[in-house]
Amino acid sequence: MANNLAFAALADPTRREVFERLAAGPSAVGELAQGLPVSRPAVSQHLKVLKEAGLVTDRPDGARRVYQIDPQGLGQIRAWLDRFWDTALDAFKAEVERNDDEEPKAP
Amino acid sequence: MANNLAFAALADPTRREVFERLAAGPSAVGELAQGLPVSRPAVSQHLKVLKEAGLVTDRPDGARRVYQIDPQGLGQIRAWLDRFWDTALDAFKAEVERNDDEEPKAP
DNA sequence: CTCTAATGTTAGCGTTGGCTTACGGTAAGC
DNA sequence: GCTTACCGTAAGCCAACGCTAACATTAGAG
Repeated sequence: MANNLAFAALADPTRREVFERLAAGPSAVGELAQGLPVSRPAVSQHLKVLKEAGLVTDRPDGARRVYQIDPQGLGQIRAWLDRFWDTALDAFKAEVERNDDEEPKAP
Repeated sequence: MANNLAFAALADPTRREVFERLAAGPSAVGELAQGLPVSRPAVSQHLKVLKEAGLVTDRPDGARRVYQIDPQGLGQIRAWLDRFWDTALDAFKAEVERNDDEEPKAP
């Protein structure tokens, strides 16, 4: 459902980099852009996407604007992944066992 | 690192749909394309991307070609997520507590 | 009130990405 | 050998994306 936005947001390397830096602690736009190879408006746009995906939250701090991690978005991806981890692994193991039965070390 | 490919692969909705169908069990290209709103070559290209991302494996079966889930790719994403889950959540909680200290229900 | 710093927003450009159509290749059946 | 079924690949089209540059906006210092 909405995890669509979260996955799409985390697909871009630059955006993941921004997200990883925010994971270390809250930060403003200028601070983030200073350590990245892209311009400040680019970081602002990335933050907008991350915000719409429920991955970050923003809060005004004077003339600045501080962004920080929002666990909600990560939770959605984690839920999707956990729901799959079992079924996918079961199907995988079942297939491996099925092949072991069909090819039981024929001499 | 390589989880870049996995995230990019899972970003596309159609590709996630293909992946989810494969999670239910192995399948061939034609079978997958039959239940999807895109053509068969499109599914083939999606499977190529999923394969390069370490999310699926293919195995020839006569004239057909059967694809199935490869837990490796999911494991990479899961590892990335788990590594973040703690730090991100810690930073988030620390910030929440810090705000609680600064705004302790001032009358 | 003016000036400055920090940010969001828009327009435009170049690139990437997904899709279809058409083609080439391989495995089984007649 | 010929035909049929199934699949991968190449070429091309069009929408979406990421980026920069320029402008608009707001908050605080003087």
